[in-house]
Amino acid sequence: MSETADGLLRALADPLRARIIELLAGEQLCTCHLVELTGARQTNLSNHLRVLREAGLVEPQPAGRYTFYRLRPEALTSLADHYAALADRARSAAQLRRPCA
Amino acid sequence: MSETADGLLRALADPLRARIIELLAGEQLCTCHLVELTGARQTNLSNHLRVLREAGLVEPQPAGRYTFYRLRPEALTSLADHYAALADRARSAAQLRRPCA
DNA sequence: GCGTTTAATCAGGATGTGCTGATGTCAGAA
DNA sequence: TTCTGACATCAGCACATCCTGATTAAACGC
Repeated sequence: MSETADGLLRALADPLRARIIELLAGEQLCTCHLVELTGARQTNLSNHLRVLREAGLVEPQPAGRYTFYRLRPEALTSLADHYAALADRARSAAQLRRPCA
Repeated sequence: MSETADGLLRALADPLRARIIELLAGEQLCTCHLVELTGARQTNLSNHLRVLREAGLVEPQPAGRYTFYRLRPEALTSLADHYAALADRARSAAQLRRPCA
């Protein structure tokens, strides 16, 4: 798998981070919004946002003393494309079976 | 996120399991093939295959004393669809920003 | 200036996950 | 039946990940 897709997967494979992504898919939100929407502590959220940031899934948008986060749809699209292509490949090769020695 | 997509993600978010999925996208393979293709121990592979099985990503196909595994493309497709839809939603709502109190 | 608020970073403890060797089970060959 | 090979399961250890409280930095209002 492409190492970028691997990073995206790791970042998304956490319940709280997945929830953050879903929330950000509807609108841009600042950390204080996410605190009240998820019920998680500010420190915890900040850690998860860093993971999402480093994976390229979200982008911070500083606004005064607030920091809004926006979702990067390209990241999700590349992930979707990758697995759609893999599924196609699997469908073509469904019957193939390597013989056992 | 749908809890099924969450399970798929967790299962895929491991380097060795991702590699197994890629290999199985090309052809059906038995455990002994996967052992030599990945270099992992049989015990280790069996554990990972169980995770993939429980997530609905692969399906065992017993053949005598061998066990072939086949990839279930529907699982990958549902994942791809989920994130493609989320990306679309994010693109539509890209400008929205919830005001801070 | 000073105090408050937002949010990032750090160090710790708890929990989860992956890898291992040993063991159990089942199918086929001798 | 007995033996061998393929595969699953189990218990233990090592490591990674998540959550937390405390601290720090920066932006705003007074």
